[in-house]
Amino acid sequence: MSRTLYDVAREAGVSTATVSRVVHGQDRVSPATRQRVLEVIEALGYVPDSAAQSMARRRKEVVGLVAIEARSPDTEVEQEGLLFIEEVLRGVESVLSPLGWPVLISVRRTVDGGAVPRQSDGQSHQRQPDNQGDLYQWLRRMAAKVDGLLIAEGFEPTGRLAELAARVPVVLIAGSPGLPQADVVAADNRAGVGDLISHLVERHGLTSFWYVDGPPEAPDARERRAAFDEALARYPGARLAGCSEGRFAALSGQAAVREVLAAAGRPGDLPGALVCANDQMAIGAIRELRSAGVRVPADIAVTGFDDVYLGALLTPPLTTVHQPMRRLGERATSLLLERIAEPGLPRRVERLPTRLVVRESCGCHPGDASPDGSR
Amino acid sequence: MSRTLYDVAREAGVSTATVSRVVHGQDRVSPATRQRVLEVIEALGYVPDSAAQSMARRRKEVVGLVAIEARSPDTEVEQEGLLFIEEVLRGVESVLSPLGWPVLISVRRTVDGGAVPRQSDGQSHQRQPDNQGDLYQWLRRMAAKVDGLLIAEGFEPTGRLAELAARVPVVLIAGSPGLPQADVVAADNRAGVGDLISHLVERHGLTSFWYVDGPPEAPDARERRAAFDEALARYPGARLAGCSEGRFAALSGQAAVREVLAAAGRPGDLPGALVCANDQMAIGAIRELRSAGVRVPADIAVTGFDDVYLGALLTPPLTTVHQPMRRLGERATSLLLERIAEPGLPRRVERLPTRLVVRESCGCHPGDASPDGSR
DNA sequence: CTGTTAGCGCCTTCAC
DNA sequence: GTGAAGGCGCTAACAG
Repeated sequence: MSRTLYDVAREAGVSTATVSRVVHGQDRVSPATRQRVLEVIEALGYVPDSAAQSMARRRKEVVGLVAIEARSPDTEVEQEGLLFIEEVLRGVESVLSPLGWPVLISVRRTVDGGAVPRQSDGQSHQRQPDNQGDLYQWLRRMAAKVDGLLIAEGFEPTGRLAELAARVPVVLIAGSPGLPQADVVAADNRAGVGDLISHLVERHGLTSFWYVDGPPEAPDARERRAAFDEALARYPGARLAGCSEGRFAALSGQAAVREVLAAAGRPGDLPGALVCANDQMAIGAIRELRSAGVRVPADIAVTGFDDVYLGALLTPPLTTVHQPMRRLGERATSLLLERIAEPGLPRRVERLPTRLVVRESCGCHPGDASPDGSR
Repeated sequence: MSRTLYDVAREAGVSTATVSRVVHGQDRVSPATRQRVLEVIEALGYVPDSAAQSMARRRKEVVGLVAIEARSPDTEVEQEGLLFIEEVLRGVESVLSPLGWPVLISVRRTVDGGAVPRQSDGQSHQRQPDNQGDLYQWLRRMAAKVDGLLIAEGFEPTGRLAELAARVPVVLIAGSPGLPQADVVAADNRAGVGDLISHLVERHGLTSFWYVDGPPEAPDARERRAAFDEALARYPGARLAGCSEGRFAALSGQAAVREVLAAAGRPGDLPGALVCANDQMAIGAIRELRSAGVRVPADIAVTGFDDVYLGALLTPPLTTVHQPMRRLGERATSLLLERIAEPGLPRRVERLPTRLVVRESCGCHPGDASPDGSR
């Protein structure tokens, strides 16, 4: 079946060392020998076994990308738009592909609203499929297969993560800079949310806000929430009408709207704006509001965060904060490669700028003048 | 740094075999021993090295997904929608993730309009980055890292591919069933195109068609083209006004439109319909037509193939043929797993049904009665 | 139940 | 310029 270095060596009448040299284009081989070996390689269709290579040379030339994603299994908005992780993957791929390094990817999906299932104590029945196992176990197994790990979405900087980061180069994407061992690349959530709130207050005179939060485990969600509170505090007239805890999925947006509607006795009591921690939830919210007969933005403004492509196509088009997801992937990958090459590097944190994208769901009109809501 | 089986064995005062047994949850270990070993494992933070495991047990528990994709690098429609390969990946992931198997993915992007770069003879400078190397070399290297390979888009069944398929389980996604060694999962292109043409002719009385073809290397493109010719032949009044060779990217659609416009002296001479081999090109075409002041569908009908989500959001919404991309990925992965488990399996070819999706770019109106164009 | 012992396929000094 | 030989870390018989 699959040919080995030995087969080639024997066939070419040389030693395995020589074949190895030829395979790696090294110098000290006579042209004649090289030629002969190459012919045999071609004839036999020899391809070095990557596992053996990794083992002998102690590296795998593969980076891993893992993510936890909350999306509803089917019939959902999240099926349709281009989401966070896909965009990040594109960025990752674009820097790896010129090197010929593939990406090992594994995504854990959680059902909207549910938490990641855990085992009380993972050890029995180890033959069970991995999804039954512990989250951290899954991470470790991924880590064991790669030279470095990109971790996106939904991880908090626990001690276990730190432990992992101590063993293998790790870069957190959109994570919070909590670990001393792991680099971080994230969007500037604070500035983004700040710009957004400024816009809503200063431009639209809104004062009553309902916040739709992301899952508490997501550092991104926490940062945005904190930035929101902080921004609100800057405006004495502004107040928090209420808030819902979502899970970054469209369904959460819909659920939040039901809460909002229930909280407001009469339609007139609606908060001025529904500020969602990401676009998916905003999309779900708009959908739900419309089907409840509430007009957006006339009755209530709705905003998102991320700037998923789909948002521009909604009715009304979604006002949101642009996050450079593609670039997050690119930068994270670059940092990871650097760290793989030089593990001793000091920890780095990179904040990528966000940009307020004013469309219509906040109450602006297409023709409005400069949407300058930046500070 | 990273602990080995030996470290654990020594520390626990047992043999490596015992540790291995514990790690794999095997039976013949006394509870006491097991307990002790587990404690040591935990204390040392031991994680088995995957390369060593793959090597010893002769399998990697990873499947690969490779694709060649034609898309323009930036500022393009293809950045925005959820495209073929992303959808396929979701399907793949969804069947692998319960098993805990990750996916190794590598995509070769080609610039729109350009062919895949090749080397006359790949052997010098082996240290060069992979993207300089030969396409087939890239495939082989991917194959060396996985237990089985999913190959999507843009590959024709050459002898070299056959050679590869003989060494490692391969499933072709949306490929043509040309190889005796590789399974194939593909959409029923023939029926899809047939339905579409029937609709255009019977419902809209169109008789003059311009076809925008995909790249000749893509089996999918060839099948659709053949089906198109065949369908046209069924209608005596219908004729081919012209055709363009595209590369499945939006830019190709735009280019095709310029050809069409040039070919038609006056606006009145436009063909009745522009039938595109995929949605991306149709999207590019519609965009270009609009900017040229040609009305779709009033002046010319435009259709696509795939049913990318973005198509529904266009103005006008795109009439197209739905291809179950997600399911293609799922089915392909299932077949691959089966073949990995049992390499001797006979070759299988699966055709997944397509569905005509009638929207407005063909000339139908939202309120139109049953869009039944099926045969 | 537990330990011993060969490899798995390749890389890499170290001699020649 | 080329070869010999010892691992890399783990698994899987085969003995006890």
